[in-house]
Amino acid sequence: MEDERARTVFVPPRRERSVVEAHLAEAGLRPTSQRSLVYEVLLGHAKEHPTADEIFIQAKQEKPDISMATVYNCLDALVRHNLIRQMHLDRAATRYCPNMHEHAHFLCEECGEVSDFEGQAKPRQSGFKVPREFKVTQVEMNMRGLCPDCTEKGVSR
Amino acid sequence: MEDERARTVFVPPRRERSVVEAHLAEAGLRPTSQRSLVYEVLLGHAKEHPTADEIFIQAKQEKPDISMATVYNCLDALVRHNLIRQMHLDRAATRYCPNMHEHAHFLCEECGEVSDFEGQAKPRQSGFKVPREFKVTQVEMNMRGLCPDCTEKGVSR
DNA sequence: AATCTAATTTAGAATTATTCTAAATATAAT
DNA sequence: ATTATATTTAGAATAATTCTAAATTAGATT
Repeated sequence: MEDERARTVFVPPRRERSVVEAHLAEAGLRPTSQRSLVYEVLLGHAKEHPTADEIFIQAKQEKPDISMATVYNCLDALVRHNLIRQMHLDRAATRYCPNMHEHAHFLCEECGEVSDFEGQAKPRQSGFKVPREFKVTQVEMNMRGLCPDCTEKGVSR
Repeated sequence: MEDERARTVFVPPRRERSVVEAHLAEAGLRPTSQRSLVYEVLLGHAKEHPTADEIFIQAKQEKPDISMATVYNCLDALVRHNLIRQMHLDRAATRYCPNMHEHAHFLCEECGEVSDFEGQAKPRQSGFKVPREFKVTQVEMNMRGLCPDCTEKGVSR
């Protein structure tokens, strides 16, 4: 493969690794076509916080042979390498989120939409008594209520 | 049944409704034997934050005929009436928690134990930017890290 | 370029969690 | 006692996730 670059004539310039693939490699993951695709799909649907199944359906359009098991494998790898996060609301399927800026989630109980609130968790100022002896390394915060749109529409709840 | 009280001799005093049943009734739920049992089991295992399945197994010891569907029905009713809460960590089964004092959860990544941290959520001081237009009615906070025991045992992570 | 090793993907089965269904039963009100 | 409604039930159905063992691929090494 190195050799390709050594050829002297008419070698089409090596396509640069896509940004996505670079991300994967940086994170220490082999940028296989499936992984790249899964990650790409998720990046393209950040707002929707899609489920594994939804990602699978999307990915299948590009790559009809991809299997559900692979989607789960890829998602798990991405989670382990901190490229994406899992979200668990209710008893429904796990949702995924490629936004790795620290943020909290807000679920509108009226329309079901999930919004991201950026910021940096301050667990010890959140109102809960976190004993000094506990070492907090990760904070997940999910809020519920009414989004601006639904509030406006006069839903009171 | 009322009549029992009217009898004149050797009537064992009607057992007063248990505290559990009173709770259910207060919350506007018919205190059926199954519901009372499910709630009781959960109250007796608050620390463990058991799954529906674990509750089912426990309940079955008392009442071998209870069915899984009933356990789910009961849990859902209890949740809807604010007697218990659901917890979602990871992709595993939903866990239940009868502690209704406002609190956050802490999962020790070493030993897997879940601890409750009491307090009152202050979503707008938690570090996340919660736009004024969002009406927050419920906050769920899950932290991860090392519990005191595991920290002591020298696990570094 | 061929070879090797370990990681990854795959289909499909298996498992687990949850919901649904329609009939039977229990509750509370009348 | 009667009635209307809520609840429970077994079991089937569905949905979410994991497992398995074989095939493929990536990247490193010759």
